Amino acid sequence: MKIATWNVNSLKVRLPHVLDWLAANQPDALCLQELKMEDKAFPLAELQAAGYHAVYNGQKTYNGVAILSRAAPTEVLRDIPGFSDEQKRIIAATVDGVRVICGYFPNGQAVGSEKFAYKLRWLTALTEWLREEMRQHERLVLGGDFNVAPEDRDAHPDWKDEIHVSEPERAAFAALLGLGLVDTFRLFEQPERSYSWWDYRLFAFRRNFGLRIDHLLVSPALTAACRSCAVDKTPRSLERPSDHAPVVLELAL
DNA sequence: ATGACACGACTATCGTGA
Repeated sequence: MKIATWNVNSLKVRLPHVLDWLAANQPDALCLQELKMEDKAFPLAELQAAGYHAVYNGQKTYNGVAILSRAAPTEVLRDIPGFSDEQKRIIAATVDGVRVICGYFPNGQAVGSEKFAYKLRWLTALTEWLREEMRQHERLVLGGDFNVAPEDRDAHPDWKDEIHVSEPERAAFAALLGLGLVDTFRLFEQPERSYSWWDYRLFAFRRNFGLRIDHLLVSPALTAACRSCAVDKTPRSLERPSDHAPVVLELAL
């Protein structure tokens, strides 16, 4: 089973890239973030024609998440239960017996800002909900744009800003690991300076000035089944790319 | 020190992203 995550930075603009990538990679499930569209604009027909089911939780201009899958998704859930939030950042569905949770974590803007406080509140709510979700679903994958680079090696040495690498954000990421979730990328040998996002400005991709902030975490019951996890940098070189690259996890399921 | 680039929004600059 192949599960991937990709922040597409507007599904309207990126749909051709997504369709090409699906055809080339044939994932069983793909988590998408930053759709930046309302549900009524979701390109369901095009994705169905490509052989995929889709469930989505969209909003105008900002945020928006979706799960595409070969098999029909069941037990679809939108938003973190009990957490009052206008922003559409979570969708969950069960695919082939695996609970897939797709998240677009808040950016946080600047350490100490109101948006930063929201980011930490959101992370706390997510963690508490996941604790319960993991009780009900032994096989669980949490994929998405976490907007946190968990360790120093996950940020370019010249990344001077505090946001995405601050102690409170990393503590919140560690709390997810504390639930038993495993960062599958680190189960395998990886190239030096592996990142999943590069700024559009200043030739950042060419210079590999990036951050590893897109992750695929699995529950303990799935850890032994992991066969590979890698960043696919290919789409980042296309015309009008997303600033994020897909991350792909292969499971022996 | 600031901005750079991309996207969407009541098309004209601006909020937001990371």
